[in-house]
Amino acid sequence: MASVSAWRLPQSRSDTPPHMTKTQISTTFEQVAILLELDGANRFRVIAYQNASRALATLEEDLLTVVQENRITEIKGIGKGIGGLISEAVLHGSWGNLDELYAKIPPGLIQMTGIPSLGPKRVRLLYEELKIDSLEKLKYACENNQIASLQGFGPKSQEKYLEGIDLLNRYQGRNRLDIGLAYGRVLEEKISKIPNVVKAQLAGSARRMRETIGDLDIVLGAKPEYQDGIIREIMDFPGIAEVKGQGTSKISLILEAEMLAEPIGSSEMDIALSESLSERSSNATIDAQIRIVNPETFPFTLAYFTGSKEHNIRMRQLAIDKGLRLNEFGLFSESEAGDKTGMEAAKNTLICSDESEIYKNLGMPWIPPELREDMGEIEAASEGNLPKLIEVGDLKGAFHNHTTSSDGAATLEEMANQAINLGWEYLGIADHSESLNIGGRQIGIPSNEMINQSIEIKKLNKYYQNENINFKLFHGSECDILSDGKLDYSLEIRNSLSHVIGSVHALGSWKNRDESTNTEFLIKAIEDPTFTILGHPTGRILQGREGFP
DNA sequence: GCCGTTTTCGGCCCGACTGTTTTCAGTCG
Ligand SMILES: Nc1nc2c(ncn2[C@H]2C[C@H](O)[C@@H](COP(=O)(O)OP(=O)(O)OP(=O)(O)O)O2)c(=O)[nH]1
Ligand SMILES: [Mg+2]
Ligand SMILES: [Zn+2]
Repeated sequence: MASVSAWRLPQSRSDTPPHMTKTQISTTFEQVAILLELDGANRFRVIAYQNASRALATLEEDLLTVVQENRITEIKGIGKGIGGLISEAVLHGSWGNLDELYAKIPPGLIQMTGIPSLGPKRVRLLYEELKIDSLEKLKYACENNQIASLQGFGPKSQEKYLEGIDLLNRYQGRNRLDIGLAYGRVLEEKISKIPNVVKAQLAGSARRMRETIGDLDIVLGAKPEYQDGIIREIMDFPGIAEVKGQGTSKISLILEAEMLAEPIGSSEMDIALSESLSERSSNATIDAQIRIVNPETFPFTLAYFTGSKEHNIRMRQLAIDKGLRLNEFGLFSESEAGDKTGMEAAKNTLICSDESEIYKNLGMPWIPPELREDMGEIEAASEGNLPKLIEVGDLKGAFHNHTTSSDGAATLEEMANQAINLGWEYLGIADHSESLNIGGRQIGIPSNEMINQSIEIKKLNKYYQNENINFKLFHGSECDILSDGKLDYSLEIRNSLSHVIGSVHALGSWKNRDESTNTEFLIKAIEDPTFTILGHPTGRILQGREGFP
């Protein structure tokens, strides 16, 4: 759920246009969509703001230029109304009537929609009828039996909200990809092992390899006669914190993360990953959706459950344009299906034995899950212009690696050996530089110790050469970009290195400057002749901290 | 609120599960 602390309209930080950035306007429209929903607005109007938010986020052109040249409504999904808002925000830094909407909806209502099965319609009712505008007030009302008697509510919903508030407090947010994947693979394997399961596969954002994973989505293929039994076996799993829903083809669970914390098989787990897993509260939960279908429809359901939602919508629209219809059961003729829906409609589906045949029937090659975000991949695939993605096997080495000389977990030699084991041809060492300290504790390598690392690397390189090992270490540094855009270390040291990765670490002054000032300082660093690579350019730490403007 | 080459009105992806429900809205995926 979006953080409520930043729930306000952005203010201009500049005297001249552009007064707002693409990101600021995009984020605002996302919030407006949520507020409109709580305000009971037409749902397609809500979607219009979501679409506009996406359109801005994916716009490559300079927004001010587009506005000044009166081309804003040429962007698909942006018309007169929203286009007017964008122009006003960019040119004047103001937001039309949106401030009224923000004033009208208490932020507590947004938090309330975080409770499972409590959505905008009912939150609005609770607010209008009982003046409930916070989780605390909702809890009090539930405990005092004030909800059940309300028109549109009942004893079950009141009960659910109370449980939901507890679950919300335990909810630790989305999982970073590595953690989510580890959990997901354990669940996938547990389900695969149930007798008569033909196939179980992790789908959703985990299969698309997104940076963070909201929940675990699993497609399960099994013959109809076994499905009930399989569902019962899953419901008997230990560690189910809550059953959000259980039907004949879909179950929604909240799982104790502990249930999935066991590493898979005997393969040794990444040290950092196992640390991350144990760092998470033992109290943590993770949601799981399991979709159960007949083995023949597996490819369609896998494609559907892999998403993204936006990609699915485009795929379905594309099918309609071709006189077909697509759902999670098949791809079939619109006219033949008529009024039928769901599995009935898909009775005479085109036979597709895997995902690539679905895409083929829609005039495209198979699209890798990593690209399925409606970010241009449908157009690229239709025109035969899909990029060839870089695979793990394509990697020959990496330049940004730390060792125990700064804050790494492994020594230089351990790092090198592991790289050789991976079949890499080189490894660039780039430990933190001198000025990096955390609360006074020295992290980076002091200037006078850089020579030691240099000697050790030369020694190892000589050894690889003598032993005819096709591997080389490069001695670099992850050099701090200081607040004035200068690079850490003396010019002499930097000149002696094979590569200098410039990174901003002490965010302090960067946070309080605007985008263009920060960019100027970054450019200054980049223009230094010793500079090679810009490290983590946004300063963001996933689920840790925001980046700088 | 946006969109359109059968369009300026009437669609906008489509389905599972629940219980607020007795024929369907809300929520979620
Ligand atoms: N056609 C269609 N498919 C949807 C819709 N919502 C979700 N899906 C499909 C695509 C999603 O990737 C998949 C799983 O839903 P999730 O809500 O878990 O989304 P996803 O896993 O992509 O992201 P997450 O990290 O879990 O937030 O279900 C929808 O509104 N329409
Ligand atoms: Mg998901
Ligand atoms: Zn760094």
